[in-house]
Amino acid sequence: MVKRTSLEDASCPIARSLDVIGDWWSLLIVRDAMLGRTRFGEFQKSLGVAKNILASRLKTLVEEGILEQRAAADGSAYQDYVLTAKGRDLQHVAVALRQWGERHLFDKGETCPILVDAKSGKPVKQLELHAADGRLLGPGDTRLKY
Amino acid sequence: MVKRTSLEDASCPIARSLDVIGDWWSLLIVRDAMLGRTRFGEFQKSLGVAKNILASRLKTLVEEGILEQRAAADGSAYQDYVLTAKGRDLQHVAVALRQWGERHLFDKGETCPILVDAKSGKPVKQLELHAADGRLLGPGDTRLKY
DNA sequence: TGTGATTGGTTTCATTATGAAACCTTGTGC
DNA sequence: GCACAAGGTTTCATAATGAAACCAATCACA
Repeated sequence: MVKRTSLEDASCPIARSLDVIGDWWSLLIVRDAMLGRTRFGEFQKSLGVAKNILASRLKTLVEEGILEQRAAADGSAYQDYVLTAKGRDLQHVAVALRQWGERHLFDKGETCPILVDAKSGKPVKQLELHAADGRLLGPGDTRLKY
Repeated sequence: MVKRTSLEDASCPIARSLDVIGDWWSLLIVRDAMLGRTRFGEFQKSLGVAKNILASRLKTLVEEGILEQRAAADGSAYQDYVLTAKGRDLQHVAVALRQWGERHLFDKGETCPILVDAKSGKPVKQLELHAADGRLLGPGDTRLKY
C-alpha cells in the first residue's frame, strides 16, 4: 500500500482541506471543541473513540494548528485542548455538514439537536452561496477559473 | 477491530454526514461530479485513485443516493455517474471546505483554482452564517438546542 | 467483419490504519 | 502516604487501502 495517498500538494483547496481534516474523527473532535469540550477525557467519553486513536488525532490537529494545548483553565496540572482561530474558522464546514445531514439523513419525525443563535435561541438560517453582486447561486451556477 | 465504528445512528447530523461522505475520496468524487465529470475513467484519471477503491466508493455513493447511474449521454453503451439532487445539495459543504482551504492552506503567492459565478465570471462571496433576524454569526455565537 | 486498443471494472496480495484492551505514569483527594 | 482518576502508550488482531495483474465487454476502423 506504500502509504495513504497524500493530497497536501494538490492544487485544489478541497483536496488539501480533506488531507488535513478529512478523516473520520478529526471534524468530530473539532465539533466537540466548538461545543466547549477541552479535555482528553471529555472527547473520549463524548465520541466513544479508542484512546490511542484520539491521542493521535489530537496530536495531528495540534500540529496542523487547529487545536492548541494550554494549561487547564481549572487550575489543574492537566492540559486543555482549545480551538485556534484556524480551528474556529471551520465553523462553516461544520454548519454545512450539519445542515446537509439534517436535510437528507433524518427521517420525518426523527429529531436532532438544532443549532441556534445563542442570543435569541432561534435556529440559524441555512447557508447560502451568493455571487459578488448578491445573486443567490445554485449547484449549476458556478465554475472554476484556473 | 471488529468494525470501523459506525456513526449512522448518531443523533448529531454532523456525525451522520461524516458516516456517509466522511472518507478520503467520496467528497473528491462529488467535487469532480460537480465539475461535470461523469465517467469511471474520468474520475480515475483526475483523482489518481486505485480502480478498486474508486469502484467501491462509486458503489456506496450510488447506494446512498448521492450519485446515480444512467445510460451515457454520448450514446455509448457505457454508464454515466451523475449527481442526484441530494448530491448537488452538497454544494455548500464543498464550498465551505474550499474556502477554508484557500484561507489557511495556501501560502501567500501560491495560487489555486477559484470558484466563480458562471454568469459574471467573478469570484463568489464567502459563505456567511446568519441568525433568523439576519445578524451575522461568528464561531462563538451559536449553541445547540436539544 | 475481424482485430487491436479502450473502458470499466474485479481479484490478489502486501502494507497500513484502526480499534479494544491491557498497561503505565503522573496528578489528585484525603 | 495511599488509593483512585486522568491522560496517555503499547500490544495485538482485524479491517481498509493501494498497486498491479487480470478479465470481459465495447469501440474504432481498416
